[in-house]
Amino acid sequence: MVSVVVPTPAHSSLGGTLSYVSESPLASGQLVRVPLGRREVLGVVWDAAEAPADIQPKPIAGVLDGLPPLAPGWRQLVGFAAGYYQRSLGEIALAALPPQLRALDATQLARRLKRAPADGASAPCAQRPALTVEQQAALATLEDSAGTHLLFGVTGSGKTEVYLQAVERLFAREPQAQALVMVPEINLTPQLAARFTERFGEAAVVAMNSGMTNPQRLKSWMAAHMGSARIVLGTRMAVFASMPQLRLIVVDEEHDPSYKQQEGARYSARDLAVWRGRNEGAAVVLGSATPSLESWQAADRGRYRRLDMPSRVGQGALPQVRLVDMNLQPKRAVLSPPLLEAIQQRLSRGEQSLVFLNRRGYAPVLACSACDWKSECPHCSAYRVFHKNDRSLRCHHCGWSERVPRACPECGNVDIATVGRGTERIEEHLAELLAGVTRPGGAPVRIARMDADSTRAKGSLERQLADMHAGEVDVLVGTQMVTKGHDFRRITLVAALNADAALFSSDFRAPERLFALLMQAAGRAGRDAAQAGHSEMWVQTWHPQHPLFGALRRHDYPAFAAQQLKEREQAGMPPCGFQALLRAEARTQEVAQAFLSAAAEGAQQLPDAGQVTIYSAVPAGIQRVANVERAQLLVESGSRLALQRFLASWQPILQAARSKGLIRWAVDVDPLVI
DNA sequence: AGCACGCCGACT
DNA sequence: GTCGGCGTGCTC
Repeated sequence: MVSVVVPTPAHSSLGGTLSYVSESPLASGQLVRVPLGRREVLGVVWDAAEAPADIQPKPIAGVLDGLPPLAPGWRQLVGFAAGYYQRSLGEIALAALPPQLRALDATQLARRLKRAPADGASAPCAQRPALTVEQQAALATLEDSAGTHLLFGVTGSGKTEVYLQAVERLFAREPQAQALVMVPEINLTPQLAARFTERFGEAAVVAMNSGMTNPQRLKSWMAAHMGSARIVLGTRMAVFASMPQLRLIVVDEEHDPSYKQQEGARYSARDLAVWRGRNEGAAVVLGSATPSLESWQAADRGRYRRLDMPSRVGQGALPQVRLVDMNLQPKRAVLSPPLLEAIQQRLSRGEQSLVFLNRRGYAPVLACSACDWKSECPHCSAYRVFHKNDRSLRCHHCGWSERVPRACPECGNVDIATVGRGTERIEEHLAELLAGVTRPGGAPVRIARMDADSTRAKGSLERQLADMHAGEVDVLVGTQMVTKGHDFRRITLVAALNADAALFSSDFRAPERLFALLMQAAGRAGRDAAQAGHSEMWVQTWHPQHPLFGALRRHDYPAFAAQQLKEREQAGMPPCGFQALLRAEARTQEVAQAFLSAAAEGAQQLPDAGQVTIYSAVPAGIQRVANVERAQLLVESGSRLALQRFLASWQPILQAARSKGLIRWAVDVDPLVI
């Protein structure tokens, strides 16, 4: 008799393992096929177990015996993640396996195994750049200390080279070792993969991200599982990769919110990476120029070791930060005269500028001047965004799209106008302002836009990046997409247009995100040492005296973090307190809130209720999406352990509180968006 | 989650 | 008369 983990949903009564009969003894971690209801599913043998008295166990249907069992470390990671994030074992375990493994029969598997590539250990010897003193120091510390490290390095300080050489030194010490390297976004994988394959060879590196096809995912997974892939490079899902010889985990841009899964099992891949590293004795490197306050505090308290790299490689200085006080600019100016002047200066020198603004589309709202009609989405509590290039009104939450009406749908007034501006409109506006300006050679100035809309078509992101690198673009307008990772050599000016919203947001993490975003954007400028001296980061703001900008101007993340941590401590907010959010979706707001209230009511009798604060049910930030009403309830505690115990004991009450009209509910542990 | 069973409206 | 809508219930 064995207990098997099967793909059961989070909140059914089958949260744990199921018992099956097996003729031959099976090792923990073996992959098996088992009957479940009327279908046959893939499962993972967990341990030897007795079946409950009232159950007649069925026999195992098949064993994928060509595959080595999943290692104890992997099973422990899955077990921890399921417990910590309040999900079923099966959901986590099966989501961590490639989907095609389910479809594979014995002969196909055998063929795959035979075809498995040879060991990719022999690396081609690419030349390595000379290391800075700071890089050498970081590598030396990494080499002789295990545990978690926070690599605090400004953009351009050469963090990637540290990752590469840390892996190299590891492989030199341990010929069988494997390394896991994570990046926040799929867009950033190709360029990092290029650097790793150049250094370690094609066969040594595999990718893992959601953009891959099922056969590709299976191939990568197998290579990592069999140990032939020495390096796994991927997005958050890669934290669950089966890597029997894992010795080093790198989490690049560890502060990035993308590491937190925002649907289904809401895990933080960064936090799981730290747990996994500790559990399996692998060193962990968290890299960032603006670490999360969680990691910064952990380093302050000595739980992580901090490795500082404050200088840019070469002579490159960080760009000078210029604040434009919008109170002193002409009324309704979108691009202030001094900023426009600065951009024109770049143009005359043949340098590139980058203008960023976190709003795609032409204008966020369309409104009638005669009545109070606005372009609300019929299915969401949000405005539809006006996209000029295809004359559509599109909801960015549910996707609902319509042609722009000629006249106001309410009163027939033809005078309907855009309110606010997005990237499309800024691009158009810049084109007007710079219409008479030419490049040094006399050719007209070229303005381009890069956002989720302009890069939707396959290959267009790559094409746009290539144009940018080739110097064909003079001014690039984009969303935060343009601020991440790209190494544009000829940018000497970066401008942020709408920074202010985050300063007074009700989201206590908004300043942290804004600071990281602006620092990251600033890092795009002056990457070429020859031009770094006159590179600038421009911020247009109505609140130039805000302390956040003071710290930004000095590039002083530590001061900013200290100030933020003080505020968090006073308010008992993370990382000085712990949170979980119970989210509910229902046909009506009343049903969603009634579920949450019943859950809160039932929680009062739990033993740990005294150690947590349970708030009232409130509508979610965006109350309605695609005609589904959303509500949430916050739970806080000063103790992570107490919160964990509370959440675990809350589950049966949550199951029982389900009611008619409730579509789904989920617990979000350590939520990023409240 | 699947996949069944089960009971009420518009179609070949 | 059936096809199919999704409500409810079960899976070792």
